[in-house]
Amino acid sequence: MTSSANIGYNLPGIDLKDPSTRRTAQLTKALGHPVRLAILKLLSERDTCFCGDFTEVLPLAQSTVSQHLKVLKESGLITGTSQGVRTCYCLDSSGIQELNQTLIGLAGMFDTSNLSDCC
Amino acid sequence: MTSSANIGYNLPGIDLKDPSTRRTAQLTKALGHPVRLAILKLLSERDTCFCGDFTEVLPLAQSTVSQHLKVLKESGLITGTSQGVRTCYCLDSSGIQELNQTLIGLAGMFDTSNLSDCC
DNA sequence: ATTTCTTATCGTAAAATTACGATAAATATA
DNA sequence: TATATTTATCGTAATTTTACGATAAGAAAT
Repeated sequence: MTSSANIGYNLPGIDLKDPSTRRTAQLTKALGHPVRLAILKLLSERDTCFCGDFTEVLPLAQSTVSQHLKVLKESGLITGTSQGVRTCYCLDSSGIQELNQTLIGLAGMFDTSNLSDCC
Repeated sequence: MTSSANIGYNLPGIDLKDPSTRRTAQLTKALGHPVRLAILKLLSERDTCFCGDFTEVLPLAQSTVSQHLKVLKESGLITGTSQGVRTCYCLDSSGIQELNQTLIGLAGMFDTSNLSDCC
């Protein structure tokens, strides 16, 4: 009911520069590729970091995987920590929490109960 | 057979060709732009279709808005129905339901309780 | 029939994404 | 020290996305 409940677009005029909107777009965009979804799923299925070789799991060049990892890192969803000659990748708990809240918020935004399908 | 020979498409939980993974990527990718989030937000805030002029609400050219609407339509999230000289846009209830389930599923995928932040 | 209004599509350009191989940097090991 | 291993980064090419103006298609009004 408060203005914080609906994330900021009230007619007339929509603020495309709203940081929370841009952040939501960044997070969902990061999810918007099968390879990145696969990486996140792999990490989520483990109870510890993944310090193995992603190229043994994904049919892509090492540099390509590294680019996708970079996208996920820059969006705050994973961390990469050097462990000797390897790098261990984990889900970033704070970023994942933010993502979860964002996803729940988006799901709640579309209240199917009042979808009238009027047209 | 080496581990890399059978890798890529049929490891447990990771199948880049999996239609549901591709669908999830398509849906989240559709959300991954501030303008499209704004359009969806605008539609979700109404209990009826929007038959007005999007260019009065969005600081973009008409053709650009039309392109974003096309992306949302092709992803199954909205419908556009001709009403005389205008087109009325609604959330697509089945697509939105699918989206909501997908978002909830993604949020549930990342169980924060076992994020150990080990690295 | 003609004009007006709305919106999709076309054509185009700039920017971003995706993918790869090659290379460099960092670390472990011989 | 020298060598091997791992991963980020560079350079590049192909594709996609994003945005705009111009135009076409369709419907309503004159």
